[in-house]
Amino acid sequence: MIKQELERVISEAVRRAQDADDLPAVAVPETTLERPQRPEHGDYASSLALRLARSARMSPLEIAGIIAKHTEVEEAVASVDVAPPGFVNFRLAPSWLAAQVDAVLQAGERFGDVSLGKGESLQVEYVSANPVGPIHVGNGRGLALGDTLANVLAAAGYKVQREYLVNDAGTQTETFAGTLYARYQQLFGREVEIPAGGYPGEYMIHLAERLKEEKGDSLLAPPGEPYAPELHDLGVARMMDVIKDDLTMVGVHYDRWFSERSLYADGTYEKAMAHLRAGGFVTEREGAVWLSASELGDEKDNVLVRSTGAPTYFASDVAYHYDKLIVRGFQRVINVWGADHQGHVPRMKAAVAALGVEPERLTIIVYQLVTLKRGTEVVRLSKRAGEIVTLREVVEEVGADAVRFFFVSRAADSHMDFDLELAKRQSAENPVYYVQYAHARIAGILLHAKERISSFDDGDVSLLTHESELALVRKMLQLPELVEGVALSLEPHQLPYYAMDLATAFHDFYEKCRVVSDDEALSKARLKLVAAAKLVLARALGLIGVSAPERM
RNA sequence: GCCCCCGUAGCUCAACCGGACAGAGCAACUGCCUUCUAAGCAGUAGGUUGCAGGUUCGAGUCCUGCCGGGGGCACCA
Repeated sequence: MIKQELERVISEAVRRAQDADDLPAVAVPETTLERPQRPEHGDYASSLALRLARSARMSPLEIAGIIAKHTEVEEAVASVDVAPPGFVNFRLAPSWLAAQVDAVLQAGERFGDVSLGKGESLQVEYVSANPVGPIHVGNGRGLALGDTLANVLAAAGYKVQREYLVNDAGTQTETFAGTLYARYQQLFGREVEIPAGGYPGEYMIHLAERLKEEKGDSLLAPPGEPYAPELHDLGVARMMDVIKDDLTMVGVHYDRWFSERSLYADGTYEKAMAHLRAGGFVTEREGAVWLSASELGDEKDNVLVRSTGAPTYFASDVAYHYDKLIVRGFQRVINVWGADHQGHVPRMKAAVAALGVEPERLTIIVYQLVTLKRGTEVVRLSKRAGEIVTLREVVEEVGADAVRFFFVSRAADSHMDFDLELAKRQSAENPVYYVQYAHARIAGILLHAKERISSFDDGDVSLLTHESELALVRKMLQLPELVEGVALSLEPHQLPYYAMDLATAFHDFYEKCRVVSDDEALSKARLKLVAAAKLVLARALGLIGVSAPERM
């Protein structure tokens, strides 16, 4: 990447300046380049001089001049300028930019990949909604963030595994099964109510009907007796079928569906507990087993095993992370959680420390909950109250692409509103179509060109000198930087903004430059340019999990 | 009461370790289709970045307090 090369160049310039005694030998902060907001400030800018001013006891502008003087420019750079209050601005050479079109075409669909991860194994776990109801709109955010993150990390050179934890062992699935059984019995004319705290949603009736179709009355226990384990398991399995369909609909595919129950079946849970005990972090009092957290950075102890002998959800999660980090040995694990689990974070961190795992290996991304609105009215999501707005119904209304683009466009920390009315009304105005349209337009051009020009492989990209052409190239070249940036910051919301910028650069070019014209040489060069732009657009969209249509 | 997150244009949101004149989309207004897709382009308007202090050469960004909103403080998950 040119950015990294320039960062190196500037570091060397500072070093040379210090060797030459032009600059005092003060500590130099790591040099990082910025992207100036204004084009007249060049392609990259360094504010290093501003940072050095204090310790060097010199004016920033003077330092900037010295850095610029000692900078050995390479061919890619057209100019190095000093600007007040003390920036050093780099401008890329038009000829070099034009030549990058061939480089992009050569990289093809892999353009944008970087080698940051060096093949390190990494796991991203996201959504993991309890199998007690369909995926709802709120889950859409976690899904978009997690899936995009996984895509980007893979592009950044990590060996990524996507995982969904199926909570098939908790009390919630028991309540779920209790509800399901009530609905099931109702289908056979028994007058039973769904249990208190159960799930009144209509989908439970459909699920019960499905069981009836599949199993007839064979799941019926004598009146008054509890449901058979088979009903619980079958119900959870069918619910997971629904969830998997929901996720498939928005293009999310997991490498593994991890059963919480398996932790108990295969002894992982016992091993994890033994591991904790060996570390001396477990105490027993009041008949319960606690993870003592005071020395691990958490505020208070947490119960692992209830006095009834039943493990808590926390114990499951400890065992789960023991499996991830120690048994399976992922070098890094990233969990994407909703803010309603935010209080669980310090506990989990403490547990990981108790397991003897370096804390940096676990990253928990907490995203703020989505406020659903219908116009100005706030819609409360509650599976218990029966009001759930499913992801499916929203996707059927506005489309998977718009949903994913929308959800991934917001920083995880920001609270966001999702207006169902607005989503429907504006689905045609969604920015995602703006980006897709650019891609489809290019496809149209390439189709048009096919009838006139047999091949543009021999196009000479040095003919690309128009400001709009170069602006488009500049934007394309940002993708690898962005992939690296997102892989480091774990903030995928940058991607949609980039995709829009790239589309803008293309649309601007399209207005100003005719691609297929009487000038065959220029036509071929521009065909190369748009073919490259198409690749980059498709890649950017692909990372977000959005389709890149050939026509619209 | 304590902890986490947020407050930026009419609406939804960006703003790269604190850096140059705070930017997009939508909505509004004015123009542009006999020419590769007008789901597009050009332009106009829109801001005391919740409030008050502080740190700094420089604050939307860091610190303190206050106001407002969301979430969390179980032997639930």
